[in-house]
Amino acid sequence: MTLDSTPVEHSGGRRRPTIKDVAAVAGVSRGTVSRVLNGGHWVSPEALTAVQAAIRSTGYAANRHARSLVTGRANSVAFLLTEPTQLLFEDPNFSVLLRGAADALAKRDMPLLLMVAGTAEERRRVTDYVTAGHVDGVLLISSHAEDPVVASLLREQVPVVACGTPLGYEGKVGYVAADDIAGAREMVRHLRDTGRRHIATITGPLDTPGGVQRLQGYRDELGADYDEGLVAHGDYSRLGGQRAMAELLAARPEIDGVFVASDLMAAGALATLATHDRRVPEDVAVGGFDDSWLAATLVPALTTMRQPFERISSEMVRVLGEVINGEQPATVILPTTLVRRDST
Amino acid sequence: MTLDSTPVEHSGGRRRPTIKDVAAVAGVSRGTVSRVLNGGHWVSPEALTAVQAAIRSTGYAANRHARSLVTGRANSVAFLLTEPTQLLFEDPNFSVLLRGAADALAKRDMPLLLMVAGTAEERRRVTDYVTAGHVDGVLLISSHAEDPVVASLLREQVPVVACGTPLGYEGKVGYVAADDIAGAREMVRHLRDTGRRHIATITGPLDTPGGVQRLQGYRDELGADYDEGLVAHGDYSRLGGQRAMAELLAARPEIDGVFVASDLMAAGALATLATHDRRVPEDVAVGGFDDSWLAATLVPALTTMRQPFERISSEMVRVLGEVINGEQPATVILPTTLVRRDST
DNA sequence: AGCTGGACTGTGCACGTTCACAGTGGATGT
DNA sequence: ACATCCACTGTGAACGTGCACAGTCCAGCT
Repeated sequence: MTLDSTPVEHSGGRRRPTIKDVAAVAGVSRGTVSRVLNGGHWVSPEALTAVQAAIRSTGYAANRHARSLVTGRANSVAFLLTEPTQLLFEDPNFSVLLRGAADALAKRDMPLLLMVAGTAEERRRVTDYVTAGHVDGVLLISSHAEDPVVASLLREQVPVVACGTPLGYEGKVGYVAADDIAGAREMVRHLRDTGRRHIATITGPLDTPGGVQRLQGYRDELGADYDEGLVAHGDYSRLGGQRAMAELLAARPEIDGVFVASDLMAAGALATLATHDRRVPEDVAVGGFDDSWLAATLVPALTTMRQPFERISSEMVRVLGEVINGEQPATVILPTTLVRRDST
Repeated sequence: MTLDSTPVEHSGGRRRPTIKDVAAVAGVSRGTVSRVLNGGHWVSPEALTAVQAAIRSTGYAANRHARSLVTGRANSVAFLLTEPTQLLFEDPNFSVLLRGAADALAKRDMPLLLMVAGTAEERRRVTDYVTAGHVDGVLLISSHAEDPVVASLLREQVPVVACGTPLGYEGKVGYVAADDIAGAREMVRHLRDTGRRHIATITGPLDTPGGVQRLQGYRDELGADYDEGLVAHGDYSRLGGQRAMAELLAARPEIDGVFVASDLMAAGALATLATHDRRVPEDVAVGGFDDSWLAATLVPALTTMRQPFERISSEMVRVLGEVINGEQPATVILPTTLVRRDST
């Protein structure tokens, strides 16, 4: 309730307490306070409690800028999106991944910086920012092959962990991914187990890991039965799934099962099947991939391969932490699980 | 594997160029370089070009930590989510808002820090971080009334701009919102114009601005025809819309129009209408609110009130900038527009 | 008693920047 | 001729930390 004419000071009006203030209150030196802050080793029990009390009474919070200046570490991480904007909006997986990463980082007391590098201008800005050392590392959401952003980051030796196999940079960059091949195989096996004989697939774009690897799993599982005519290509959008399904039905009306490489495309496929009066699952069984929240709300509810997105994001954060500490980038492949609902 | 004796140098191995290096190359002093960096006033043309050339040749990028340390400004902004996690996943609007905010901030060369304050633990962490001055301001996505986070931020005099009327804090906090009341009125008027006589509504939660204000618009427009029995309440989820529509149909089978306070709930309402064999729009006209990407993909495509999300986010950033500069928080109300599709 | 080493504490410097201030030199006014 | 002003430039002092180093105290050993 103080009404003074002094200039607007954010956050309480008074100067923020520094390590020096804490030291004065606790009756010790700055060095001791600093030691308490960073682990508390080589500090006497009395000094420790005195400092802790002083921190509470002063409401001290370390100035991260000063700390970063001297340590050379930003203590923050970028979440970098190099996808065209459309996908971020439509694809529910991004939100889940983002949320999971923010959570995992919060536990390490690190903020997450969201950066988007769609246009050339944005790419320049982002690489400038990142290579200037303002973040310690990058969580990369970039599925398209030969991404130029990856090249720049690699050149500048910025710690990077990708989500999904980084096509064109395998072995150069650590990544965390679901087991696309095994997952696709399991879904195809499941469709076969329900008696389907003419199983088609709608793939993702073939310059994305999910596109090539889920197709490979489909192919591997069918073996000699693989038939190129049963393969249609989508772009991970609902509309793309719709179109691909229409193509398949036109070319091969005998189809009685479809493995669709994403739930969103599966939603489109279901719409097409409905307008073509094919009952699901009676006439055609449909299997998706992702298990996004979408899957359960579709009619009929979609059978799909669950990707463990929460684990993916937390593993990405863990691996990135290792890379930042100078360890070799690891590769983590996580298992998918079949979630059976009403569409098969 | 803690820090070892050979510290790993990211980004090229060599020391990053400082303002001093630039000064040396340009043959001027640090002060002059600094002046060039901050606007270039009181700098001779020759010095200016020399410094610019030196910046390019050295690949200099200012160290934001050092700058923040001395200026006391973080040059970054938090995007704070206080909603339960479920909504972030389902509601496509969040992604759009987030993306828009990141874009608008990028133009000011400011990174966006994503923070989530769902649990008490997260709330504590976030308020600590923010009040420690590590961001200059907060873009607040918090629709529920009496949000405790808002109280803490206000107490600490942190610059805040909310999205939507901050119930319980009107007048204390600046905000940007779509004109919910006028939008609701227009939709109801539109339903009436198409000849509907028994127009129901499905509201959002009544502790959110969209919940109360869209209901108020509905009520205002109907005037004497307002009938409490035609009001059902949802929670902005698809399932909630589904349930509310079922209630309405059971209680008032004569309903021939519904104004649903969000597209996601409208999706649920459409599902219920389909299972009850009511044709849309022949038997019942359905109007939504938001115009998220969902609206166009529903069957039938949804008539809805478009919220200008891109403008909302960019206005939020603009107003927050003003508040940070010490100006009084402004209130911005943006118009909505009717997007007519197939459901009316 | 003197030496050694371990546990703890304090001090000064460095990090890279901005800002206030003190110059500098030339043009202009008296 | 001298003061004044203007346009520009350089310098030193912060900002708040962490870290290396030096110093103190005390116990245990020779």
